[in-house]
Amino acid sequence: MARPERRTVRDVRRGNRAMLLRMLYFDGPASRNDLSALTGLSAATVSTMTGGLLGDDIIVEAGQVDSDGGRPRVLLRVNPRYGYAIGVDVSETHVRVELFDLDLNQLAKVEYALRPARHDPELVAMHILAGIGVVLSDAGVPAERVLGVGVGVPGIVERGADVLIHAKAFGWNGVPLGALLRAGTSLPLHVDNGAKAMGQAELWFGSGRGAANAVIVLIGAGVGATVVADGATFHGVSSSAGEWGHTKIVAGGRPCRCGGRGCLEAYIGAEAILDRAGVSTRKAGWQEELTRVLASRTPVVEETVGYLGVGLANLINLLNPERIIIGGWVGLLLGETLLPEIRAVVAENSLAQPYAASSLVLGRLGPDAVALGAATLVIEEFLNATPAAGITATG
Amino acid sequence: MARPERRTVRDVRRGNRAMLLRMLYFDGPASRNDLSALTGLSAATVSTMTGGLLGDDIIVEAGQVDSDGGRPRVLLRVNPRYGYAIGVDVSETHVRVELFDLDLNQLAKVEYALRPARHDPELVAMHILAGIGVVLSDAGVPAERVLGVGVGVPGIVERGADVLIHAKAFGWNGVPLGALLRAGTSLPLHVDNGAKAMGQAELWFGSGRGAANAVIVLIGAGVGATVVADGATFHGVSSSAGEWGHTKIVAGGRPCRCGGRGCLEAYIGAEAILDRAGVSTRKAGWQEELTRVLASRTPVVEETVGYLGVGLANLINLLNPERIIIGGWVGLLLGETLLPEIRAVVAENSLAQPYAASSLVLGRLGPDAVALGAATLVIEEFLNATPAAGITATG
DNA sequence: AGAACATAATCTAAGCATCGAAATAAGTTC
DNA sequence: GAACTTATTTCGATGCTTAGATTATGTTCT
Repeated sequence: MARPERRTVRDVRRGNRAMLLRMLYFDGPASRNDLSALTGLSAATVSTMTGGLLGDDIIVEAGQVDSDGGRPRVLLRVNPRYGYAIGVDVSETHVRVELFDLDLNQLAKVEYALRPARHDPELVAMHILAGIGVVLSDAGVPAERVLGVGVGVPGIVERGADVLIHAKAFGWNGVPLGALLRAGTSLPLHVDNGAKAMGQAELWFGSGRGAANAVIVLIGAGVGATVVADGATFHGVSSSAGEWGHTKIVAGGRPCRCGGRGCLEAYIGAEAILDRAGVSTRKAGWQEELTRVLASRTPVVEETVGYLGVGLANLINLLNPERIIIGGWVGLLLGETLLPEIRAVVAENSLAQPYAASSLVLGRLGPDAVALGAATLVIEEFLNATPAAGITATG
Repeated sequence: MARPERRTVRDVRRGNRAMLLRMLYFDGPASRNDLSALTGLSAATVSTMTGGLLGDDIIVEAGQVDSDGGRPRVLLRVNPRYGYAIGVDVSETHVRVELFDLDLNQLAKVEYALRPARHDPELVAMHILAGIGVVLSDAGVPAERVLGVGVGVPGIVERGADVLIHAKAFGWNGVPLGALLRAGTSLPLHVDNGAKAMGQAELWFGSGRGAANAVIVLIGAGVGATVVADGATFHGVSSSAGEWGHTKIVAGGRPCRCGGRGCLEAYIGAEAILDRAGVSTRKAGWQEELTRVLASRTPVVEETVGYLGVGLANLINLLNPERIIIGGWVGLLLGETLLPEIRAVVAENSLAQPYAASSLVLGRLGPDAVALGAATLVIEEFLNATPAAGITATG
């Protein structure tokens, strides 16, 4: 309850500056005048504030709009080269490191394959650190200009004094990835669950734009969700919120790799679908197999839609979001052809009012946006704490 | 995303004043000096601010602590008689109206029985309006001193231009209770779901104290949940969040009165338990019957614990709360004797990390705290917007 | 009882942020 | 080239928090 947050007059400036910056970042170029109208701040304040931001090189002028009889407005925008963000995608099969400018244009990229059984934390950390060096030298960006490194990992990310990672599929149980990386770089680190990172990307730039209450579900080999409440990603007390895949939709049902029974993931995860369709999951090529299964329209497909619909309906009933976004490669495959059927099942299994208030759409960023999502963690910090970012609690 | 909220220097004062008031309200009497230490505000600011609050009669002096060599501290506290709050509990069997002072001491109370089939919106509104008059005159409180009326109703409360209520059990479908009441009183109105209101009471004064991330589940005839995220009750986009009872835990399972199948409520709601135990639910005396069923330890009891545990585990996995509080008369009955068994099932069905981060406890306020909870809606508004409350969006 | 001491609360001048109004800049139109 | 329009900057006023000095109100020691 009581959250002692004293406000002093300087916080006002900080807050307003951050607000202006956010607005310029998300709502494209705008003139000082536009900003004044959008924020409600007086023209005078906007003027001095943008003066400061221009002086710090954080924003730049970006042409001007033609006038129809008056001084033309000068457009302002965030300087995409003010700083850079690195996004890292740690998955079961690879470590991918990507370098972005502030506009999140990809400037460089490097990928290291992980052999199925090799998931030493040290090896992963080495790949990440090496990757950081590679992308920076490839793009010719000096390390000092990097605002931070975002890392998206599978499993549960436990925030505390140290960042601990629990990923059953990796055999990781309390791996201090933060500490391992800090030993090799002094860049600010932001470690989070990959699904959550990607969810934020979808929220910022994909199908989630403008939604304050949304859920982004990610269906691949694993199944997770990003819950967005009042504009902010919801983390829970130990930042493991969003483990939608292991909520039970069939009490006492199919065994799941988590050890439980009847988990959603045990019905709609990639492996689960193939399993139920009688396809071996030993060999590679899941994606092709799954495509074939979906095209075949066996009863398994209809069942899968049924379980997915129930899972989504549960989210609608419990959280009353205005938008649900389906992502992940399995999710996108399912959605491409079966969205109407999914919607029908959701309608059937959710209450009328919250159903009517929600819309169900597919993600727009494709299934490989984890590194991009990880980079948004860095941008978020940048937008919140412009003046001399410094140390972050996350790293 | 972009939430244009300009801050001016006066907002600082408003915010700090509200913070001081919250602190005095929740953390009992405190001296100016304590407040300075707790909030981080300078002693000077605390002094001028409390001066204003004292002048407005919102806070009062409350004795002083003995000194051990120095000027003794004067304690300050919220003036319980500064204003009053009315809480209304609209349930399937009655309309109850209660009057509270700011400390939420009950000053007066009146109850109107509802006959099973009589749930005219007009009748309910009449009872509420009559009740307001009765409690005020009983306690001798003039209407001008009432800060507002909180109303807890079953079903879904849809906030918009008008407050619309959808309650299947009542046969209410889009009932504009707000408008009906506004026709009879000019007091500020706050209508919300009764379970959510009670959840807030439990959060403020019961087992939820101090928890920023919690879920309060209410199990009675219906089943609902209050989700608290970062200290604030979560409402969702059309304020119907929390319909936990109609999340599915057995895809394709038992039919539920909502028309769906496999809802949690169809297993652990009062009627569902009795039904499954083969007890008629036609007659009154559910509570006695249920007590007997629970004592009998039939397999139905164990099953019920199983379903409840799965439902709770789902909340833990998805939301990662630090505390889950079980309330409602059925919930309290179950918890009284079966809490260890419930905990065991929850442990079995939730992931290790989020389970370890959470605690499962019983509510402390008893099953009849809906009116109290409704009154907290009024207090909340009072604490947020001290200076001249005026019109509220809720009413 | 009175002086010395200790702590709480208030007062005062200074710094910082926003704001409205006036002034200035930079175009278009007649 | 003068008149007009609109954008941006400058300037003085207002209001808020703060640090430090001052005042208030106790206890304790002699």
